[in-house]
Amino acid sequence: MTRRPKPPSTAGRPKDPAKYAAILNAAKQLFIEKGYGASSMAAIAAAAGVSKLTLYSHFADKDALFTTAVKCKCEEQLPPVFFQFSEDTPIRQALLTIGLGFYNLVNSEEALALHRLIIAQASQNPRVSQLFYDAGPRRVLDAMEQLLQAAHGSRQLDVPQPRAAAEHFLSMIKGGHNLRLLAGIGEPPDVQIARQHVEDVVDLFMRAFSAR
Amino acid sequence: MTRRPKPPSTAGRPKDPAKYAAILNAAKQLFIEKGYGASSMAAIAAAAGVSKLTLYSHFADKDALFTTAVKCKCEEQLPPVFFQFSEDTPIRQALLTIGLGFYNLVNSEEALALHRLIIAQASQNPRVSQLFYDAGPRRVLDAMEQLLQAAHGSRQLDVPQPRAAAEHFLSMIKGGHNLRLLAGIGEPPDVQIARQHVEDVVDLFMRAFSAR
DNA sequence: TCATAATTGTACTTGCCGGTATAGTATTAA
DNA sequence: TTAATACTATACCGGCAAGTACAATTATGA
Repeated sequence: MTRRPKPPSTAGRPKDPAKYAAILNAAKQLFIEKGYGASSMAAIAAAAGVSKLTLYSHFADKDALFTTAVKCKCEEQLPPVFFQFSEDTPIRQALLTIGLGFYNLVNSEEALALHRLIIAQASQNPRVSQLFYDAGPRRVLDAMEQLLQAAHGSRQLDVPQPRAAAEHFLSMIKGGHNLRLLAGIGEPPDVQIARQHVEDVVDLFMRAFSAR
Repeated sequence: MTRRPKPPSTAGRPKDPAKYAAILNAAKQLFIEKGYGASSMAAIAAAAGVSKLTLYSHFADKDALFTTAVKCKCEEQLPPVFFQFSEDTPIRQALLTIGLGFYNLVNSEEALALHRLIIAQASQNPRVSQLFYDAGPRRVLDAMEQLLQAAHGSRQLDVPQPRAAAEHFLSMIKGGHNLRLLAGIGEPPDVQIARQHVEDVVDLFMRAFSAR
C-alpha cells in the first residue's frame, strides 16, 4: 500500500506526436475545404486515421481545434519575403516584385479559402479574426510601409504618409479580381493578366508619388 | 358524378400575399443577421408570424427561400445614384461625392453582412454569387467607367483605360478598412476618417490621371 | 352553398453532430 | 513486472433542424 499520492505526470504511455500532427493536418484541410459547420469531428478523426476519442484527448472541443488549425494555417501562409532588396534596387523594380508576389499570394486558392473561412466565422469567433489579421495582412502592410518610408528617405519617391500610401498600393494590387474570386465568380488568375495589372498599378502609383 | 377532371386552378382560397411578404422579410433579416446555417426554418416562420407549413407552401425548401431572399436584398441595396452630375461639375467634385457615397455604402452594416453571407456560401451556391455581383459591384463599376470615359472625352482627365482606372479608384476607396470590418475587427467608419480617406484617394487619383 | 385550397398547431420522422461512456488493447516509464 | 496512460471500437445520449403527416379551421371563387 505504499503508493505515491500523485505521480504528477510522466508515467504511462506518452501521447503520439504523429497523431497530433495528423489530426491537425486533417482539420486544416477539412476546415479550409468545407468550412467550419460542414466539417464534423467524426470526419476529421476519420481523415486523420484516428479514433474520435483520441481526437478529443488532444483537443478539448471543436472550437479549440479550429483555433489551433487556423493559427497554424496562418503561420505557414506568410513565407514569402518579397521585401528584401539591396540598397540600390530601383523602387519601380521593387514595387513590381512586391506587387506580383502579393497578387499571387492573395489570389491563391489557399489564401482565398482561408479568407472565406475567417469572414464566415467573423461574428462567432472574433479572436480568430484578430489572429489572422495580425499574422497576415498586418505584417504585409507594415513591411510595405517601411519600404515606402525608405524610398521617401532616399528621395526616390515623395510619400509623406507612407502608411496610407501602402494601403492604397496594396488595395489596388488586390483589386476587384479578389472580390470576384472570394465570391466564387470569375477565372483563376492568369499570368499575363496578372503582370499587366501589376504594371498598370505600379505605373499609376509612380505617377502619383514620384519625387518632383 | 359529373366532375371536371381537373379544374386547372383558380379555385379555392388564394394565397395571402401579405404572408409571402412577411416570410420574405423575416428570411432577409434572419439570414443577414445570423447567417444561413444559424437561421432555422422554424425561426423564420416564427419571426414571420406564420406556421411552418405555410412557409413551405410558399417556398419549396430552405435553399429556394435563401436564393429569393438574397435576390431581393440585392435589388433593394443599390438605390444610391451618386453618378448623376450636370455637365459642368468639376471632376474632382464628382470623384469626392462618388467616393464618399461608395465608401459609406460598402462599409455599412447592411452591405457588410450581405458580403459575409455571399462569401460564406460562395462554394455551395455560386449562382447566388453571380446574382449578387451583377446587381451590386458590377453596376457600380460600369457607372464609374462611364464617368471616367466622359471625363476623358471632355479632357478633364487623361484616362486611356477607363475600366481599369475605375477598378483602381474603387479598390482604393474600399481600402483596407473594408477587409477589417468584414473580418469583424476594428472600428465602424468614422465620418472624419472617411472624409480624410476619400480626399486622400481622390488627390492621388487626380495626380495620376490629370490631363497634361 | 359548396367544393377547393390556404392556413394552423402539434406531433412526428429522420438524420446529423458534438460529446461521452464503456471496455478492452497497446505502449511506455519506473 | 507493474501501474499508468494512450489508443481503439462501438455504442450511446441529447439536442437540433429539415421536412412531413394529420386533422381541424378558415377564406375564397364558382
